[in-house]
Amino acid sequence: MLDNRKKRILQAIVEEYINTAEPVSSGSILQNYGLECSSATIRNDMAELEHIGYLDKPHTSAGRIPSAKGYRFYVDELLKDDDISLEEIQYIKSKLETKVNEIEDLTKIATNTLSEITHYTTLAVGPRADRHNIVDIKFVLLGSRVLMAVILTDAGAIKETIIKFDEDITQSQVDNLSFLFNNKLRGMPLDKIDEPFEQYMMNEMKGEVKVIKPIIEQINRAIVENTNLYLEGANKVFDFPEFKKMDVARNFLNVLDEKEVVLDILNSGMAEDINVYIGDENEHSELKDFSIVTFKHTLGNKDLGTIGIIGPTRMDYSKVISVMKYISKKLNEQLGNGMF
Amino acid sequence: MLDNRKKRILQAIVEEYINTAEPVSSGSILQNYGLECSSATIRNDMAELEHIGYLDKPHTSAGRIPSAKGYRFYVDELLKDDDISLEEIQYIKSKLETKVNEIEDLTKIATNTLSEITHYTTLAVGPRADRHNIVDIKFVLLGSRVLMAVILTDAGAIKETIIKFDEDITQSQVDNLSFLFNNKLRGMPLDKIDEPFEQYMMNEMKGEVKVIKPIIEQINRAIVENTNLYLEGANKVFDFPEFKKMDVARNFLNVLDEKEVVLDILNSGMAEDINVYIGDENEHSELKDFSIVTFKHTLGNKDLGTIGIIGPTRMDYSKVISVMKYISKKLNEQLGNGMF
DNA sequence: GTTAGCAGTCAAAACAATTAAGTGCTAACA
DNA sequence: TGTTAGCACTTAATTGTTTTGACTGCTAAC
Repeated sequence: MLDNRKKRILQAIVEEYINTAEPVSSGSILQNYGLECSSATIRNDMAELEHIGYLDKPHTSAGRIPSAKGYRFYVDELLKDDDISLEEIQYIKSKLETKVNEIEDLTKIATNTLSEITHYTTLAVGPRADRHNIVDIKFVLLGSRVLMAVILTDAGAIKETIIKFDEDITQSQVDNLSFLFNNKLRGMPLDKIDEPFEQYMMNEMKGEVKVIKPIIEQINRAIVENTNLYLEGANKVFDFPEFKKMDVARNFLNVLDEKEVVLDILNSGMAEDINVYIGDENEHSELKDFSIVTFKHTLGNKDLGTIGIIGPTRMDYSKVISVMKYISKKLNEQLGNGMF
Repeated sequence: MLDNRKKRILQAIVEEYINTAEPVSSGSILQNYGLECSSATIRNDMAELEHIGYLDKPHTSAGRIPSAKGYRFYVDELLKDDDISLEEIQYIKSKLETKVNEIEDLTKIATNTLSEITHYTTLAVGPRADRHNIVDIKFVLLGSRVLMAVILTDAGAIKETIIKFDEDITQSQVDNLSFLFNNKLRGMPLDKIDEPFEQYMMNEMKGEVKVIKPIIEQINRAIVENTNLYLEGANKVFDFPEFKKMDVARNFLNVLDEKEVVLDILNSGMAEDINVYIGDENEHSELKDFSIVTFKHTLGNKDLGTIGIIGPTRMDYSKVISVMKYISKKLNEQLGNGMF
């Protein structure tokens, strides 16, 4: 394992590099971090740290920069995890204590606040809703050929969708729909609105087979819809020197545009935890220059989705993680207070 | 006015510059556009065209590039306006003839298609809905403290919103709400859901004053909401050489982020027309490097919003305008066919 | 194990020279 | 009067060269 001095040197390099975005030299560490040894000693240790993979060197006559492995060690072992000011706490509180009607709105507020405070791009994705349980399904006739379906789930989400038909439908058909849907599905997870259920409905409503298919299709579309990625502050990254190079900037925007990759990361995190994905630790090579930090939020034991931050690997992990922890705590508090 | 040769030279410069993004020289015009004169003559004309403001010169020993005024002349007088292929027409048709449930969805499809074909960033904004007339308002009780309001308008739009209360509400209250709202507002424009109406409701429902305010607030919020900007292909612009410079790219993304400026432009266009805003013709200095082309679409005489394209001033106006014209026509056809 | 000190390395900056592209102007021409 | 050939002039871009400055790595002494 690393001796104490090496740890301090690694920490110094990570923090200095996070601040300056410039390779860190033995001399500057001596100056700014008051080690009790000479620069030559630091150099020796740096060579060692590079050897075991914690540091990289852009070229022979430059200082060192942390590798992904170096950042990882920093995050796991060296982090100061209370890097958040009173003003920031105050600000987060004021934002999150707003009254909202839908959980999703609160998620958005949290996401925006996170971006405001950290100046990184933030992301949010709704839960994989399939497993949420249906509390109630309502059908409302909006016109002679227009029907609205509203589904309430035990995670407090409300999904509504509109279905149009080529021919008139009657209130008694709607009442029948309502009865059958609720009778069969209440208490079941959303993914029970499937093939077999469609068959069942076909049987039950023999005369009016044509209305079933579009309804079920449209409902499923609405359920899937909110696995959409919500993004905030996508062009804040242009403030960071690593994005001065067009191809990095572009690559970044492309990653955000692709979505699948980012969604995959967001969905893969552990609940009850801050998850950190650093650069090429990642399976997706598109992300090798970026780091992502995520957390899930919950209501009871229901997954409500994931909020994340994405930025250069040279990310201020200390600040990001501290702020995230606080927002996560506050958000879960807010969700748990019976509003939903 | 410009003589014929000058027009041809201007046209050549604009088209060549649109294709190559390089300043255009007298020699290259001679080569590629077969004028019946020498390069010296072209140079003389170019000097003249520069003098009256149609051309700019990056520096003494470079060719010319069009100024905003030059593009303007090109757009107004020299455009070939049928710059669209059969395949493109076919593709647009296939896209726009999809069956959708809400007008908004069709707008999105049109916006996406426009971006796909032109490779520029496209924008869409909903109508200023205030003047749309209310056809029906429904209230649905989703839970003992949760109410959903659904408003149908004569422009085919459906707005729904959820309102939560601190105390239980009853079905009879809801019925009463429903009756009063419809009785007073049916046939009226959306902006009649205002202060005086709130007063009126307060009077009518004396006992239950507390429910009125949140309902009206929430409905108004929902109405305003869809003046939101819809964006497609924001990072396609990185393909264009003018965006190789970080500050231009950044400026572009900032403009899209600010929204007010873009919304202002989108809303300011004439209906029944393709509107072209070129570079610094524009009042907003943030847009001096960009051009915007817009059109409104309608149902009957109802405004349904505006679709636009934004890109560098060196935009392929000919293609953009041709495609827009076709999409506009097709979209209005589709809207008018009684689906909504 | 630590350190002073110095040779060696390399990127970045500064400078200079060359090249290539294109104009503007003049003087001749139709 | 409009057009043209031709050449001097301008400028950005390219290429090559030198200098500088910031570090490291290593050696030898402590």
